[in-house]
Parts: sequence; C-alpha cells; structure tokens
Amino acid sequence: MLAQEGLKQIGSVAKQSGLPIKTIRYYDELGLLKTFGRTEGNYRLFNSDVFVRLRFIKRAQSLGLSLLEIKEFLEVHDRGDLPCDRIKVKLEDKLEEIEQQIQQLQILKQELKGLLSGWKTIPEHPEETICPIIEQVPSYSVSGTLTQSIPFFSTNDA
Amino acid sequence: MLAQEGLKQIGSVAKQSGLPIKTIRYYDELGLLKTFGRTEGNYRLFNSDVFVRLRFIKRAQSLGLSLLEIKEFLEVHDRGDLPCDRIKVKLEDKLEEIEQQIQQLQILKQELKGLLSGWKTIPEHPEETICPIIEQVPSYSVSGTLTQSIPFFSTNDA
DNA sequence: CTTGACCCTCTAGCTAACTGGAAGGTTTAG
DNA sequence: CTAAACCTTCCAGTTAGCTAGAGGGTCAAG
Repeated sequence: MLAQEGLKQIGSVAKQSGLPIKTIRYYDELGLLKTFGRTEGNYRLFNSDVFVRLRFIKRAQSLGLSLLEIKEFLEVHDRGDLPCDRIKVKLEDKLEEIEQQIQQLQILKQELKGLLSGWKTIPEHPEETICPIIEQVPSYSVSGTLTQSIPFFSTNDA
Repeated sequence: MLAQEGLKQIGSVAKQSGLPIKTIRYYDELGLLKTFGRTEGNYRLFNSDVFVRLRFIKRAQSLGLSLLEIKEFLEVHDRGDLPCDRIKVKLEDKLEEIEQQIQQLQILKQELKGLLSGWKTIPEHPEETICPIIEQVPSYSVSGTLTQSIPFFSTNDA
C-alpha cells in the first residue's frame, strides 16, 4: 500500500518516463533523484518532481553533460539556487569542446579524403610497409591555424 | 645476452618508439606484433619490423580504426597480401561515420549556441523546473533534412 | 495459502585501450 | 656474492553509463 497520495513506485515512474527501472535505480544510487522515502516494504517512493528531474537529466545529457556534472547542478538546485549561471558556464565550456571536436574531425575527414582520392592498389614494396598509402605522413594545410599534427608516437618515456 | 644480431628487447623498442613498455606488451598479447621469438631467459625479441608495425598501428589508430580492425589488416598482411583494398573499404566507412559525427556535433553546437544567446537568469518558477532555459524543447530547423530530434525519453519498456 | 507481479540489494559484466602493482626470474657490473 | 636494471606473468583497476542475473522480500487477488 502506498504511504501517501500522489506517490509513485519505481515501476510506474519507469512506465511514465520511458526509462528502464534499472536506470532509475542507478540514478538514485548516484544521488541524482532524492526519493521521497520508502514504503514499509522498503519500496522507493517518488513524487511527481521526479519527472522534472528525469527530464532535466536527459536533456542535459543530450547536451553533452555527464551524470556527475548534472549531479552538481541538481545539488545546487536542491540547496535553493537556480543553477542557471553555473550551467551557462559549463555549457560555454562544452561549446568550446564541441567546436574543437568538430575541428579535429574535419582534419581527420580531410586526411581520409586525401588518402582515398589518391588511392591505387600499389604494387611494389613487399615487406617494408604494411599498406603504403595509409602510412603516408599527413601533409595537410587545411584552413587556418592548424599546426598540431596527429601523433605517430607520443613522447612519454615510461 | 641477445640471441642474434639486430634483435631488440622490449625496453629498447619502447625507448625508440616512444611507447610505454606495457603498451607494447599489450599489443603483443592482442596478437598485433609477431615477436621474433624469445631469449633463453624468456625475454621477447623484436626485429626492426616492429617499428613499421607500431607506426602502422599508431597511424591507423589516429585515423579512427580500432585495434581489432587494425589486427585484421595486419593478419591479411601477414598472410601475404597488401591489405590495401580492405583498408580502403574500412576507411570509406570511417569517412561516413565521421561525417555523421560532425553533423551530430553541428546540431549540438547550434542548440547550445541558441540556448546561450537567449540566456537570461530567469527569475520566477521556483519549483517546477531546475533550470528553465536548459529544459526548453529544442526547436531547430538547422539546415536540411533533420527530422530526428534529441530524445528526452526513449521508447523502451523494460 | 499460493501465485504472480512487483520490489529490494548485491555482484559482476559490458566496451576500449590501456595502466599499475605484486611477485618473481634473468642478466650484468662491481 | 650482491645489487640494480631488466624482464616475465597474472590480476585488478581505470572511465561512463548502464545492464543482467541471483536470491530473496512484499503485496494483492483468488
């Protein structure tokens, strides 16, 4: 029997939200959810806030934030603040990250295109290379300030 | 004492290549390296082919191929073929993958930019949202055939 | 009273590419 | 002979976000 009105067990939260039960339990374990206590039978109880929280989590996740980052925001929120300003800063960082990722991928793409456009099944060199073309050093001057080349060997001695 | 001329122990391979010993051992375990036997003391011996192989591995990795994919190529190579044609197909697939990744990231970027440009530290709504802005449904019509929206809740019942 | 749906915790596994450490064998210089 | 530097295998842990399964408790209906 449910302890109070309007409280839900994990199963119906799962159904309404479309998320697997296991996932909801997992979020709860990580401290993302703040359950509304338990029944006498030790069943988790949620009030309808949980849907707002879940939607927030999923939305933030889809924007590239990790569960731990999201947890921080939720904690700020739970202390009474709107975490908007912090979120803004994070999102600005994310934006920069994403722009860099895109740049890296563009470089890669250019490289791959270059390799593929110059492709021929090269005949000679039986032993000294594995695949001659793929081993070419990239010589791109794509567009702009890209001096950083893709590493062949990193420089750590261990 | 080294069994033969020109053979290297793992330490000097590590030094010359710049890769950690552990990594080289790991590649060997995965079957990427084909050692040149062992000493009486059970030390791995490499001939200088190993540098070609390592360079190939690192290069292919930097092009977005996994170690398992790379292993396939090396096995083809070791059976006597130049694995170029297979590599070509893989690389074409990779190219497509990368283009899709870029597209996804562009969408994300647009979204983030949209959020950040419309940003104000919104005052009201104490409880029904966590951060009002981040919870907006994205309404982008970026450029072209993007019907797929970022999922809030997926559609699996479990 | 029993069945079935629901819930609990706990442990372990998944992917990928390593990395760290324990415990111990080998080789060489002094 | 001993110490240092090198090597070996094996086991476990890292990251992130779950997911699977075992083993068992709770609850309402028939």
